[in-house]
Amino acid sequence: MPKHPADIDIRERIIEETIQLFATKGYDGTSLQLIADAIGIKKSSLLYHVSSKEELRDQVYKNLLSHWKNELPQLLSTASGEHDRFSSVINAFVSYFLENSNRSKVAIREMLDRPDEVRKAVKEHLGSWIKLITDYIVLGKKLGVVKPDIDPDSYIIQVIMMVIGTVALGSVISAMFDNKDSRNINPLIGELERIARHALLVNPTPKPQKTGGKSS
Amino acid sequence: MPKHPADIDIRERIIEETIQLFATKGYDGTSLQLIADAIGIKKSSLLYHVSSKEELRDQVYKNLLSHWKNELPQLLSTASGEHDRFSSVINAFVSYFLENSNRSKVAIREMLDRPDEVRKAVKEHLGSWIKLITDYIVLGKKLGVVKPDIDPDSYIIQVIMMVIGTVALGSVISAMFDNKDSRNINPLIGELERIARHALLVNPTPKPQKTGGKSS
DNA sequence: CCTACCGATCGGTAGG
DNA sequence: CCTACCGATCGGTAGG
Repeated sequence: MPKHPADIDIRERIIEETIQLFATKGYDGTSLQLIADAIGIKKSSLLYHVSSKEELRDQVYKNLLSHWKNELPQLLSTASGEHDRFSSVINAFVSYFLENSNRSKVAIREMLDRPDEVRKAVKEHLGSWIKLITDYIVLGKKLGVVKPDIDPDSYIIQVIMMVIGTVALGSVISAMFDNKDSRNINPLIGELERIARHALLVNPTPKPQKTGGKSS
Repeated sequence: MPKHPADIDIRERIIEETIQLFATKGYDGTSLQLIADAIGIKKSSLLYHVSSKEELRDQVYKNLLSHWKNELPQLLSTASGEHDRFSSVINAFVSYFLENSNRSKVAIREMLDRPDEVRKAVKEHLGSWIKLITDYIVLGKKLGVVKPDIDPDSYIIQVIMMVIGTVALGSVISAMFDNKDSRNINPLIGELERIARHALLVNPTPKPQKTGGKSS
């Protein structure tokens, strides 16, 4: 028997509110009562849909992981030109998390709360497509456009670290510089891209107007 | 009246066990009962020393912040040569967090749980000495040893992001590459240093054997 | 989706 | 540092 539209709707609402609350208050800091209140139903009604808090958590993370698995491989192929392939991959990656900062927050929280479970899930679901990037970097190394002393695997991890760190914690940590209006993480994103580019490419700042440059 | 040695001892034990538990389970996931059990006393006895869970948290973070304020300025002056000044600052910074991964874990957890409070504390206590690094980078820029397109503030934040991220989450996120034995974050540290160097310096890999190099 | 309820645990207090 | 206890809230169930 297919689900009623209302059933799908309420399940989506539950997941949505739960992600929001898990991101800001964490799993242990979020009671079922709090989630029920955010939706506007009674706690016992919430438990009719999810059966337990643990199952709710599982569904939240399954939802998030499926986003990764569906969107990320596709955005990785959104790469355009030769030099811009790098920029577009980074930008797409950043955009994905920037779109909703809850994604990186819950990811970090989960890594801290349940490292073993996340390790397993990450290995199982994300290992294969990230291999593609590694191979691409290794290829660039052989072609001489990528710096020879790079460690591709570690490089990718460090870039991921900067991305999720910036989106989740950037507005807090950038408060160290009181002169700027904090909360605006745009400068951080720009510098992150610059760092990633300079650490990867032999010629990080190409000058197209130089003689012999490919004009097309 | 001065504190008894036993008083100091028990307070240190309380802080120590609490940091450990806050790091692995978070504030909301750590009950006073759990802390008391770890120390080996009753919960009410714990409450004789700390009066409330909130006060316990404040003391834990005050303890951690004082470590920062005392050790970091001193390790920043541990810089040695001209080119190695960079490496030694980075290394000292990494070592500080690597020494006890709980430090970066609780830092990240606190940033997620109470962003406003951390923003205030960070601005108040860490803003001044981090200014020193910024100035140093700006100077290097004028001297032409630092890349001209760098954003010093954002650069420092991104390096911090990589450091605390690597120490706190590195063993989890590096599980994406199943070929390597995870948990060993040494390659991550090495690559982090390389990234930071290449993104900062005009000449990231000096060749001392070249003519005219300072041999001493 | 609700009312009514459960035992367990929460942070915290009284009193010694 | 302990025993004994408190009201409030936790995740979850019964029954409709």
